[in-house]
Amino acid sequence: MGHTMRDVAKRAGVSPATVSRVLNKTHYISQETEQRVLDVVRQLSYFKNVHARRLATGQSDLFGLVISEIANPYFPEIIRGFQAAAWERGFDVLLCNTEYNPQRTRSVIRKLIESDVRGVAIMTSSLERDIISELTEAGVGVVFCNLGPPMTLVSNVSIDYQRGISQAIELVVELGHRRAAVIGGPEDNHTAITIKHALVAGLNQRKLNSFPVITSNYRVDAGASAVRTILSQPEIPTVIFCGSDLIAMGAMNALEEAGVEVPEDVSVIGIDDISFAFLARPPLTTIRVPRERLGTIAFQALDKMLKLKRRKGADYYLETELVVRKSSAPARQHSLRIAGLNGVGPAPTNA
Amino acid sequence: MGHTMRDVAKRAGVSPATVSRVLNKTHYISQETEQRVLDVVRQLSYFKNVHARRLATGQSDLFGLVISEIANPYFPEIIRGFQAAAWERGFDVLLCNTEYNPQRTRSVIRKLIESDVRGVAIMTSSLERDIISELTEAGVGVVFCNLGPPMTLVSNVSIDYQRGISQAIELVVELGHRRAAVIGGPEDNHTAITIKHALVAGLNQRKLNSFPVITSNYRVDAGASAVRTILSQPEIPTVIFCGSDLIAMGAMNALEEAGVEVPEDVSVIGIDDISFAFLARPPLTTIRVPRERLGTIAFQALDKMLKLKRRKGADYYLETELVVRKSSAPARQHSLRIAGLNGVGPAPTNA
DNA sequence: CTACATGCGGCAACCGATTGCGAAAAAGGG
DNA sequence: CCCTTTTTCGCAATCGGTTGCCGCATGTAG
Repeated sequence: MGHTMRDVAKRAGVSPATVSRVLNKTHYISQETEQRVLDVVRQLSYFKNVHARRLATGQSDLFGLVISEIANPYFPEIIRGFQAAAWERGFDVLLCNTEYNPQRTRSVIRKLIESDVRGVAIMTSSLERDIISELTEAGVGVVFCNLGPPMTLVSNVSIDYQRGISQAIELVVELGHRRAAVIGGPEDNHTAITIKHALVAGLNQRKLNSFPVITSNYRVDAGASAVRTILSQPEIPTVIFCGSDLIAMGAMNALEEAGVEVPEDVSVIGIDDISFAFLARPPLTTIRVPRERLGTIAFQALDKMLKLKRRKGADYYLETELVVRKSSAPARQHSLRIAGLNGVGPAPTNA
Repeated sequence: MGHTMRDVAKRAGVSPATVSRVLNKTHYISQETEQRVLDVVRQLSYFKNVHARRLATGQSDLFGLVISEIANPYFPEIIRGFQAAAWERGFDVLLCNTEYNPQRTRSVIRKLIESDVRGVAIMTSSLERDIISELTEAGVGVVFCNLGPPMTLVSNVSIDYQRGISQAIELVVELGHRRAAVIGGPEDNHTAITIKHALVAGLNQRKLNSFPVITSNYRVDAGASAVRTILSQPEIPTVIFCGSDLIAMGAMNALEEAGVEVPEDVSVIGIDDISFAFLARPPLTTIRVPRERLGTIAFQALDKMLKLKRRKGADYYLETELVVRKSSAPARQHSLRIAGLNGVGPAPTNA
């Protein structure tokens, strides 16, 4: 189909080597020849074959980006940041989703290695340790989010949830809340656990004796069912901290269905600040994590590390901050009677 | 880094050719030899070099998927459908976003060609005609959404908005609405124009004398500003059709801010049924387009077409359907007085 | 026992670009 | 005008698989 470098060379009356050198600017070439080659390239609308290039140089210009699920609104900004940074430097990115499936994660990683990527950013927080070594042994750089310390060929960017969480708790205290509940993310997720710990620690410190933490997954319906569990209990919190905005939105929905008003009856606070958080009704008060920047940093971390002789990984930090919107308000003074709760019925007690 | 096929061959006491044949099952090989080779492959944890493979066979196992913007909730499901279908058949996909920039679109396509993709699905509706030929001339298959008729190497999957729109209009008529407004998508977008035409045609047919169509882009704030324009007019519609769910959500937000209640005062109907439509408050009545299926079909179209001798493209159809939720309700009987509209002030008349 | 089909597997020529080495041409010096 | 230096460019090997063609070995038939 496409023309080859030899075609160009012949038509321009030079050798293939010269064409290569012109295209890569890797050698002294006279102005005149260069122009001639460039003209022919344009005439033939010649594209160089990246696969052949890779084979010859032993370097691909690919990076991998592993996420959980494309439909999860947590990821798009990360992707965008990563991709933008990569493209800017002339690299392409292979996007892979694990669908929360370890099996699939493994095969995805394998595919990435086969593709000879230079590095991969793993933005899912649930993954098994030995996968890393498979990557590093193949010489590809790795960057994680909120995982262990950096080492050779692996960097880490940690999100400091502490700050945002502190701000949120302070806000809640100022608003006079006394009883807080926590709906956390899945237990197999490092980040979710980190957040949960920070949350309960902060809550305890401020004596907001919290209810038992409810664990959920990252789907909206999980937030809803968690809320039903909460409402079925004798005492009801005045504020609910959610492990993600998705959970929070599901929670708000369930709350409304049960006739509980947000924020008048109970405040809801999320984490992430996904793009829909401000479109929620009421607009969601949440802890923003700078996701686009996370993507950018992840790429830069890889790029930088791979340029190093010793390929020593580094650690990067990202701050979070509280974004106050309408889902948080002063605590209700009088105990809440739940209209129509009996209509909803007690939630089934699930383990 | 990784081992080569020759390493495997040597260690297994066979020729590289044999290794290749074992791995590709392309030739009779004795059970015994096959097993021996496979064992060595495992021992060395050998990965075959896809770039070399591509070079030798002249075939990559890549497909391209071009979208506008990863953060736009319209696309994730398409991506998922496409990727799933591709992976199932052992192909990888290169995801590219144009960021609504023609310049960038062009360079993205070029990159795809350079990568030797077998085919690309172009899911953005704004694009210039000559880009297609660039693709087909390079021998890569193309599939569009809602563009021209199929031809050699280019297929098309058209979304039949008609059905969903008819259902929506019927609903609105039954609910007693008389005055409808339309906030359409951007003018440079084929799909947006198609939708707009179908909408006004249907509206006129039912004598829902509609207001002048307002054109917006696909961002939420566009919906909001369009609503302000609508509210600044002497007469106010009882139902607003929006060119996308994003616009609809922006519109609902602006409506609420202006003290207009949805659906009591005005109904709002969107298009797409993005995942957040049902989390909106009120949950959005919208016309669902089967996006995951769109992605799947797009891939299958490519795959099928490329297997054909004549590489003749085909046409595929996808139905839409109305999803009734809470943002639509019976029309208000009495004319609406807008509380605090003066506070909002008349919208600036923009051309 | 010779002749021929069949099963297995090796040889070597690619695929298209890169690059070390060296040569031809142009420029500079004596 | 000859010799050295510099500029400019070509030769050919190489990257790692793939595959057409051929040869050897064993099996089967005449």
